[in-house]
Amino acid sequence: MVEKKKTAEPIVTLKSVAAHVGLSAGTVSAVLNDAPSARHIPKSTRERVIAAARKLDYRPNFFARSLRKQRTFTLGVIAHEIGDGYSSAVISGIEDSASQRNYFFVTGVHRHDPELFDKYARLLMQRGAEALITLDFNLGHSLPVPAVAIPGHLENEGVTNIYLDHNHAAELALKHLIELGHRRIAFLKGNPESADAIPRWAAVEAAATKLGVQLDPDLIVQIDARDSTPNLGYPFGKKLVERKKPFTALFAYNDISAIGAIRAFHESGLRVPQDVSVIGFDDIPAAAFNYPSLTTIRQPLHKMGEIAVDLLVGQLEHKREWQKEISVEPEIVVRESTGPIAP
Amino acid sequence: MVEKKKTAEPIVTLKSVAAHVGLSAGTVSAVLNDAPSARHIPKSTRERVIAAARKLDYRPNFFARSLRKQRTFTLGVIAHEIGDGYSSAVISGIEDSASQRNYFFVTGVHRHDPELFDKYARLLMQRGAEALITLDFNLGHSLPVPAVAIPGHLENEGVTNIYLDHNHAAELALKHLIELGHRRIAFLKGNPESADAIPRWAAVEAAATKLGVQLDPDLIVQIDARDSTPNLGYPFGKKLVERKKPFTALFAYNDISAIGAIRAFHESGLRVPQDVSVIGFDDIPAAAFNYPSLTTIRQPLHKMGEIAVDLLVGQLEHKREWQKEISVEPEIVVRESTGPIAP
DNA sequence: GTATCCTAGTAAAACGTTTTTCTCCTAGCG
DNA sequence: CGCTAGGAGAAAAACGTTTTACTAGGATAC
Repeated sequence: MVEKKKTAEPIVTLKSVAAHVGLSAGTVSAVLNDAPSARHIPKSTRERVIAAARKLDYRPNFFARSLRKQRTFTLGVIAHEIGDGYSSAVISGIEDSASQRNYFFVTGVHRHDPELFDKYARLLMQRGAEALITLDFNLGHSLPVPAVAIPGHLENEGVTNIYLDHNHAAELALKHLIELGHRRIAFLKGNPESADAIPRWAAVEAAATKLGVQLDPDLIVQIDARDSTPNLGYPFGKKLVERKKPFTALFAYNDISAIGAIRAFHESGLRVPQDVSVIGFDDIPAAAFNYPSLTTIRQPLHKMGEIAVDLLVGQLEHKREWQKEISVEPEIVVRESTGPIAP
Repeated sequence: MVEKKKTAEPIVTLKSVAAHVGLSAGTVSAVLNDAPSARHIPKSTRERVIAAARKLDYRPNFFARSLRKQRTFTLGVIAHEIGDGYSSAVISGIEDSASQRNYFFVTGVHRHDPELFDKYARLLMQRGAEALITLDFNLGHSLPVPAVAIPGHLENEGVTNIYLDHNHAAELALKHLIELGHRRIAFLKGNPESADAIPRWAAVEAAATKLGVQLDPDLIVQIDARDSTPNLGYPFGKKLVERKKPFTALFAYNDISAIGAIRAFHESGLRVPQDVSVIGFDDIPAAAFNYPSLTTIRQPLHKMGEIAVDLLVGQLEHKREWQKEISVEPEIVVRESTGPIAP
């Protein structure tokens, strides 16, 4: 149990445990870290030191140590907004991997504003971030520390792009819709501020060509909101309906916009999936519990967070070199929101 | 823009800017912090120093500063899980207030496991957390640093409990249901691991008595899952249906369990709100976009996060004293998931 | 018998700040 | 003129570590 609040807890320092065992601070430090210089220290002494440290509940001052070693074991994470489905999933992966390796992370938000991003990048680095992970940001330049962009598509020396194989993803989605008989397919095109928007759309176009699907400009709606709630999709779903051009399926930009669009459809009397099939993207936790539950293209978000940490820690500890990119594979998850075209 | 990666950036320290202006490090430090000891430093010199600092883009080493001042400006946040709706909302409030005051926070997760909690409490404090915020944890003891528990109901010296006025909340909800004609009301009772579970249930009982509502044990289901997805409610909604005891409304433990229960109802052919009205609790972002959108009791989660930071920073800077508790007021948000009893 | 090597440590420097104490100099006062 | 007060800044200590350089004594080698 964490120690209860005492009247005044004397801080136990290296010096105090050294005094306690009658040795010098340097020696104690060497033993505790079992440094190479502790080679010649006999076992009996070591045990004495370790016992004392435990007994006094010695905990090294992290700041002193960082200052001396010029290492902080801290990563910085800059997300669009802390707590949306996408970043939560990635961050939970980051947390898992980081805590395992005894790294920490501090967070900032960019809200797709480059100035805010830069502000936080500076701030986090000043706070000791030795590496940065950016979430859903179009990073236009290199950074002074090793970095990973999730997802990243622009080439910047020193930043590793982790991204989904979008061609594969788009094909999975379109094939699924085609197999269900859909031909008049509408699309919600992501806000270009969102890092995946442009490559994802390019992949959709490529897949459409390959699979012989006609893209109808009237059925393509550009999202220009920045919400990280279903409001990202709701007004654009409405817009689509108002165009009065018939369609039987919607390929949304992501799950969150799909959920918003479905609400818009419901309000217009369109049933999902009976009248319109909807497919999302990401497989955020809410996707499974939406009504109807979402068919979606799953990105391994948790894993992408873990990979990012592994990559960066590897570089910081000189066990890895920088690499330009890593792509991960999507998976289609078929649930209730898609169904065969009405006869 | 954040500086591009150079071949080898020389770290600019206090000493280097001192050298640049031909002064001593101490003087530069005094000017930059405009410390009382800089009283006698003429304006011309100050400006020279400040200009140089700006020109060299001097950024003080945070760790050295912390070490010397024995202050870290860091808060620790321990949540059940990073990224569920509840903690996301609170954390976003924490982030807002903390970044405004130039404080940072580091996070840990407790998953309702006291050992994990203690582990992270230690870890965060070792990493310099000067105060702690616990999210949804039944804290059974004091902590060595000032702390806030959200929500908190147990008395611990030095930890401030922030909680919702549950009596008010329960009355709002029950009154709403009664006005719609509901009498046979089912309840999802929270897992006692969840910090609000017991006081919330007590408030429900009190409100029921006050408003003359009969509580039927057959219509009360105890949640014993720990999920932070709608799986928190789904199996218990199922269970309720299987009891085959008629009811016309459900008062869920929270929104996330309400969403799960609604799914269970749908699967059993019960329509919401036509057959069963459902009221949630919290008003997490997903509540508005669920189908049907949730009627719920809103907690000002964002604000609670802000209050926590204000309280702690106030204490750290000796502008405030510890206080035992702060209660905040709920608000009912009526949406689609509740309606009048079928005629 | 002495040069060398190992053992078991100690002492001190260094990390980059902040803060307290100290010094030197000039101006003003009586 | 002698003295004090304040101005302008330097010097040094301190924060708690890690790490490098050093030392004193005993064992080993030749």
